[in-house]
Amino acid sequence: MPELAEVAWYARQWDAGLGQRVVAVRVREGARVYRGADALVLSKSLVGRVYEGVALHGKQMLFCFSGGGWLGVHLGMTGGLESAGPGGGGGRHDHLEVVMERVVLIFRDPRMFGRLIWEESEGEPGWWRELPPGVLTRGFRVDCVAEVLRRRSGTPLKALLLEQEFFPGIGNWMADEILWRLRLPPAVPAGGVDAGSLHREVRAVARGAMRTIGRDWSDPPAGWLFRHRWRDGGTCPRCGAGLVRETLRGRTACHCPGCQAA
DNA sequence: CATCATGTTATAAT
DNA sequence: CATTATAACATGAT
Repeated sequence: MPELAEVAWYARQWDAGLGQRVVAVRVREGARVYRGADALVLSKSLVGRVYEGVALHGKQMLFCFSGGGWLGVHLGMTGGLESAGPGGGGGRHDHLEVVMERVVLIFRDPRMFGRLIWEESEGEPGWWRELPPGVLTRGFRVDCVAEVLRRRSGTPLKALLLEQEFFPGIGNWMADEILWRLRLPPAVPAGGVDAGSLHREVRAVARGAMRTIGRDWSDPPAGWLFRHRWRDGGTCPRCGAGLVRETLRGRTACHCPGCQAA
């Protein structure tokens, strides 16, 4: 389920290994998550390094190890991170297990849409530095949002919100939540949307998710669409109308036909 | 057994 | 070239 806040929560799970040295590494060679990295090189190179910290950017994570070792992690659709006591890991879908001095850091991903990147360099990897401004940073500005809405005026707003190039970290449920707060249907053309409102709601939803899911995996505040959108039969927490689920651009979109009229 | 899934990307079609 | 649709990826949940 990893969107921005879920990613943040997962990253914190590896805090258990902060300051510890890598004793051994187990990798599932050939797993699809290694399509962007050499599993053997990673396993050999990581040993002996100290886990120093993690940086987050949208759905991307960058774990920093001593001596200029950078582990990039994307959780895809079903990826997750956890820490376990010594002897932990070994699960069917545990593709990377980093054995630290006192804990084992685990990356698991049943569907393997996630990916790992390993790079050794003095500074942060180039791909990391080229990421667009995060939606909760000062670089995410109203005029940039306005520019995107203008350039992509014909694109359905829902589809635009899912583009990581413009709204990094926003995923399917957050996009639906933002549209619901704006009282706009998913298919509304981006061109007619007010940039200021969109900018505000994107940040409000991201911040709210970080304060709940990102903090302790608790549900977002009562009254959010989040709690009602997952299955058929849900009702709008604002007006009580039955929620509609339909496919837009290959993804499920859930909206309230009452509040979010065309 | 059939359908669907909180993501991304390659390819085909328009 | 720009945009959109579709399939693919691999597995688990319903």
